[in-house]
Amino acid sequence: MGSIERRARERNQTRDLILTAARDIFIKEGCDALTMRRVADAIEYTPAAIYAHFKDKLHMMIALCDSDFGLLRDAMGDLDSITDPVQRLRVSGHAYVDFALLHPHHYRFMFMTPWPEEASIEPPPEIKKEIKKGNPDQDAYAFLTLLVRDCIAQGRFKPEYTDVDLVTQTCWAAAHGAVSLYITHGNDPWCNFTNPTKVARMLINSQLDGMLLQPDNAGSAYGEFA
Amino acid sequence: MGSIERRARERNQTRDLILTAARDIFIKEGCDALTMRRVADAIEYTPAAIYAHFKDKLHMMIALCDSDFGLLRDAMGDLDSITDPVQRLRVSGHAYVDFALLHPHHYRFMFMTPWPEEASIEPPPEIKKEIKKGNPDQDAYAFLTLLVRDCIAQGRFKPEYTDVDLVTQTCWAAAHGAVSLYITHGNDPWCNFTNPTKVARMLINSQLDGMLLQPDNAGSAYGEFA
DNA sequence: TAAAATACTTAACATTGTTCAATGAACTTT
DNA sequence: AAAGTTCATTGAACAATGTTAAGTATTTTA
Repeated sequence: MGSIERRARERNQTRDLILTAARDIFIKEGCDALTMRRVADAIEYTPAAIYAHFKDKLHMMIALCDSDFGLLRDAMGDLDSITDPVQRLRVSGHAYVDFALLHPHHYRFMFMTPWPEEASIEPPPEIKKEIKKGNPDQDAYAFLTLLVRDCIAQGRFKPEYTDVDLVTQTCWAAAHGAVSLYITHGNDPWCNFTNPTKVARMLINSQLDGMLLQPDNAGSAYGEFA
Repeated sequence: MGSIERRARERNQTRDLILTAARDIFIKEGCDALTMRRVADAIEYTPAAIYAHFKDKLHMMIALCDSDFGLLRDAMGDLDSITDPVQRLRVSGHAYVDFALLHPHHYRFMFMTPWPEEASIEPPPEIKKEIKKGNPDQDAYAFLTLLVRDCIAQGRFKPEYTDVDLVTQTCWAAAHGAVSLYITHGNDPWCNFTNPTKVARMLINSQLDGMLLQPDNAGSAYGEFA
């Protein structure tokens, strides 16, 4: 009677096998190198076998990044020790950037590639509890919204910057801009894009300073330009 | 003897024919819809015929965007009337954003897609003079550098913001961030990304304000939040 | 008029994602 | 224990992609 559970366990094992092989290729060689046949070869299966575990190549990749993006939440999670909401916003931006630069392929796929409408993530029920609720990017957006809301609620921003959605998107765009620019153009010879972290921190800090009602000098205090 | 010239002219005519058909598909349906066979069908040629005019699909697309991106330079060109360097920088950023949002597919291909190393643009000599010198993105970068250099030279920025390359990349990242975020996530249901222009102007203005030694209130004066 | 160059076509090849009938092993039922 | 069922996996194909090599007219040159 317990055999049905064992079957499910085995099923998840090969599912993870697929995912691990795919992740390996993805991280080492990027999105283009990740083909169904290469994944199948790596685990000594047939390409068609993958379709018993994932509807699509797209959904395979979503499952891949989805599990890895728990790390983004973790990276942005230990902000509770920071009481000042502006500083929380600042540091969360920096954490976001650090994460993106650490996992450029993931970031490209998750935040720089358009997905079809139907690509909502619905993991198989067996492992549903392992996965954070909702899309990671959606969650990140909601999380950022809370931070921004706090800053506005405490009257830290100039009156031009009191639309929560607008400010949230602006903050996100700041972090995203530096990161994505580096990911696509970091190796172009004509712009010496030496230090993306520096650029990102500079952008986040200057933008935040520009929104503040009264400057707090926290950007330089935290030594982001080191 | 003049026939050689006529041949060259005819050759360029079909080259333009290809480019026009490709542009049509590209603008209307985006990058994925642009296949060699569809272009060939549109002009009632065979797919292979295109390879007599372009080395590659990639180079066909580069030729396409390259000619269209003269418009970006034009859009950023009439800034000479603005004497204040900070205001020039601000307005050029806005112009950049407007252009990108007007040609999202072009922008995606030019600034959000990584190209292989060898993809330097070398147009056929016949029409070389028609084309602006250098890569358009490279040119835009150089142009932006000049604007930033002016601001720094006139002592308008805080001491943290005096590295020309760094500040240039930061400014570029600000404009790019808002634009690219909207292009990939503008239609995602979970973030109500209603007005990308507003977000972009907000980001550019706040970031610029944050860098300024003394605020000039020009952002709101120009009515960017309307 | 013969030779050469040019523009294009025909027909294929390799690589991609994807599907579907068949297989065979493990499990359930009788 | 035998028969039936489920299910993970395979084998073989299909369609669409970019690309290429050989062939075919047509036009230009000698």
